[in-house]
Amino acid sequence: MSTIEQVALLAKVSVATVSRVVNNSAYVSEATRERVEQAIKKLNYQPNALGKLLRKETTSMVLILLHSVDNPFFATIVQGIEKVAHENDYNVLICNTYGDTEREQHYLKMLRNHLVDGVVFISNTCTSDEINYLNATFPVVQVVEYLTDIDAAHYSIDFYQAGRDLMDILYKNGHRSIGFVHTGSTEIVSSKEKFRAYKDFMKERRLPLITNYPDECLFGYANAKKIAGDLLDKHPKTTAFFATSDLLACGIIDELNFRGKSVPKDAMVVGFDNTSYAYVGKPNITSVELNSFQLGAMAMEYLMSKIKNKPVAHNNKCLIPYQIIERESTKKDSR
Amino acid sequence: MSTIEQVALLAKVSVATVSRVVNNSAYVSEATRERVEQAIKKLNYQPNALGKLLRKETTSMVLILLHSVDNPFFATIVQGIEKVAHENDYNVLICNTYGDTEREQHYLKMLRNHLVDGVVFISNTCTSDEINYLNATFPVVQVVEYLTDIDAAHYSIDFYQAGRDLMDILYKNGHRSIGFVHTGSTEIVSSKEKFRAYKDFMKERRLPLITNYPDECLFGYANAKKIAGDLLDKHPKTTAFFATSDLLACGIIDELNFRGKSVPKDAMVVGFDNTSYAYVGKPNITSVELNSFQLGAMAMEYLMSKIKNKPVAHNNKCLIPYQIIERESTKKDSR
DNA sequence: AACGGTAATGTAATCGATTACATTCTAAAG
DNA sequence: CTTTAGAATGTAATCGATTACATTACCGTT
Repeated sequence: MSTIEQVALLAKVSVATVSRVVNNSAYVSEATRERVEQAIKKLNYQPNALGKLLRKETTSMVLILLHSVDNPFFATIVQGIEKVAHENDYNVLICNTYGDTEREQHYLKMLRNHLVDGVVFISNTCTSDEINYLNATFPVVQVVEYLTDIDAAHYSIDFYQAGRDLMDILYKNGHRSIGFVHTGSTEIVSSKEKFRAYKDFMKERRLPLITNYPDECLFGYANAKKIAGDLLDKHPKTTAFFATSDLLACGIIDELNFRGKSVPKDAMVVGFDNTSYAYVGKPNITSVELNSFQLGAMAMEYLMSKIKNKPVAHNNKCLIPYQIIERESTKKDSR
Repeated sequence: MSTIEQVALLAKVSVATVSRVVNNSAYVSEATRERVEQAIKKLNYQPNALGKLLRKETTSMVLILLHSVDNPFFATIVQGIEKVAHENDYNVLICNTYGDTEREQHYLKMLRNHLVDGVVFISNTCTSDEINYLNATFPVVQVVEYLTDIDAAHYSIDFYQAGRDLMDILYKNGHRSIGFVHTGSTEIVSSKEKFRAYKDFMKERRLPLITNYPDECLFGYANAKKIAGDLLDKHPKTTAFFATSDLLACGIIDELNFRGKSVPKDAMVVGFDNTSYAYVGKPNITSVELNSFQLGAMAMEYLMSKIKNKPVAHNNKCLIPYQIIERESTKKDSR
């Protein structure tokens, strides 16, 4: 790899002139420019970003921290973030933390080290204090998942109300034995709020809770089936399920089918996030559309304002409207 | 943000000593160490990685370039890559290129600029010459998708043979009117090889080709249904479909159901990649398991060897075994 | 010829670390 | 009381860029 010095040497000019040619930043005579460009081509010179970044104080890159990209729901948020980033000539780096604090800290070091200009948390394992500290020093924003009791901005939806809306659908369809099924972390705001919605709804109607939450929250599709099976063993008369994701809903339907029950005739199921699983699953699954592209875009807009020290356009603790998408899994007359 | 100089000043030592404390790299007396650590704590000092990286020539980070994380199939490859990376104290940055050359070039600049130590291509838009050049200068590896006529290493499977195996299943089940459905890029080796397998298989048996490939390769689920619909309009007697992905297979099954045909009774369908769609879809879909976790791990092992200048353990143009997973969508006696 | 203005280029400080080399200090050995 | 090894610390060069400031070259005015 050649350096600016080698180029300067070959072109018989100073490094300053080479820099001027590369960055088009000041007067350079046509003849010199030509000579420098020749030298650059000959040496196949690529400016080393480290030198540049060390001098400048900006990188035109932001980090996206999330649990893992294997959830297709996250992909849409990322796309929203990327759209706004690209409009601002920024690029994004996506990092899987797998909910591992140590790994998250490693990536956050990139922020503290000025290797990136800001961070979007789609999920995090930080303490409130830590995010508060980061937020005081660096551009930081949370999207979809967020910590409530902190200064950092967030863009999300009202998971509690969305949860109640789903419960309403099941209830209005006559269901009284409604189960709540969740896998994965119980520490995230979405799962807490969904459960609070379920719990409140059932308690207000003096109905018994039927759930694995939060005692046994394994991960993945196979475990979803197992949990649904366990609940059905304990509460065989359960006729409706609130699953906290579409994939879980698919697992529950599978288990119901396995036990000879058909959806929505014998039991109804709702999911969450309106991912492709919601319409790939048979029957299609009633779900909640979060407008995650828009959420990602709004969060990134906020972050860009912070980075560029401009006033922030919208409220920085923002819950935007969601849509309930009713599908076959809660339609009485279907099939 | 405080610098090493401020710490040195506060602790009344030289920057060299601070650096020694931080990196534990040479003799430092207990008393001094204490004093420096106090100063670090008081100033909340975080070493600026740029300074360090500029001096050192390694970053302990690699880039993963792929089309977009919205394909859950990629997530497993990434996990394999990450496993080996973490074992070597490396971290990975995932970058969506959306098949956009310009964006890809931007990220590759990070490689040329020494912001990362190497690159894993899961898909690329580079020319052969470009990859050859990169490969000559930097640690580079391709996984799953690859360019054939170049020096760079790749880890993948024999898509051609896998395609023929799938065709065999459909053929042995008595199907003669077999359609081939693809959406997305036609420029990638997997789609080329799958199609070649289909074409050869059909031609050897003097059967007519029924396909949209490569004339009209739109993206996504909705388009899959449309394409399947078009093929069925033109060739109503088509009784089997080779879909190049599981999600496509789901779309085709949907369209078949819409037209009153049931799978596998009236028509059979096979997918590819053995993603969660393959078992979420109803009926479950026969697919090809690529062992993508292992592929990712092997590719990253190769990359680590290159980065550390160690001899490479396995052949660097490697096609590993795959598995055909037969499910309901090709089972004659099912339902 | 002297002057001034501007275009063109160069010099050297700077960013924040690491580290080769130099220097000082300490304590044990002779 | 030297001598000396090696522990402890400091000085300054270095990585590869950018850029403030200095300098030179050139040209047109008066």
